[in-house]
Amino acid sequence: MALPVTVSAAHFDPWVIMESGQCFRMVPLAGGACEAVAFGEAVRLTRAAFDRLWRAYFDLDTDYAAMLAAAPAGDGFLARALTAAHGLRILRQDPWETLCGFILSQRKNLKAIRTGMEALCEACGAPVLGTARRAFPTPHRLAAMDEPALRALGLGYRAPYLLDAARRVADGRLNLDLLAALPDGLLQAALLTVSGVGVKVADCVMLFAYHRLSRAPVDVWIRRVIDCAYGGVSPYEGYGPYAGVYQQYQFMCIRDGQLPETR
DNA sequence: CACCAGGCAGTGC
DNA sequence: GCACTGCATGGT
Repeated sequence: MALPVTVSAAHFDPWVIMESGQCFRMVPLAGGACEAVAFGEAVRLTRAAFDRLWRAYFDLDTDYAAMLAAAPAGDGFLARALTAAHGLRILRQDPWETLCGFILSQRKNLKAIRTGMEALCEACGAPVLGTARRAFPTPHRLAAMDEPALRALGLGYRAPYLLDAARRVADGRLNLDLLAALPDGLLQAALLTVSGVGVKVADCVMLFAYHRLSRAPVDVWIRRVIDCAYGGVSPYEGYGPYAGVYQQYQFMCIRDGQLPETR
């Protein structure tokens, strides 16, 4: 299985496009920012923010075409999923926010998770300039909350789990930055020390924050994929170093109600 | 009104 | 080690 070639920086650089002469309402702003107006709407980026955050966040420097081309052959449902969810990328999210998000996610659907995360940010997150929204709370801010206050946000039995995570990170027992250097086994073990974090949540943090692309988190939807399309036998051990990427396409597919038909 | 959701910890065997 | 159970609450 070939490594995905890192194609010349992303095939996406707004500043190159801005100077390409093909459009005239994409303009440089003071401080090196870029603003594009089209179809009556505007997007704004600073060079620093794009290079420092968004390029990495959306994993723009990875060639997904090459990675998907390396997918195992002869897998009907996988082939269908890769087509159905075209354009999907695995984000490189902030480990702390990702950890909280997936602690919060257990036995909730996507909309309910969003509601819970938004409530957390409203309760103790800092304002984001230029928007009506708030950033995700820092570990210290979250650690300063008490359990009843968190339960009042509708978080239920996950409230003490979040508090345990916040306290561990805030007092240094769990250093999420240092974890990035650990091999998969040690990284997983460290995440599992947090109350409310089991194998599935740890896999999600490893995949969506630490970019460990071989991790394939099994939730109820993926359980359904395994049962319906693979006769109850998990195929993910045979999917190679990008199992988590391929599986994520399948997750989208099955959750959107597309029945698995291996063929 | 039911039933489900990107699970986990605790318990019993 | 594996099977079972209770857990809180919003979305559908």
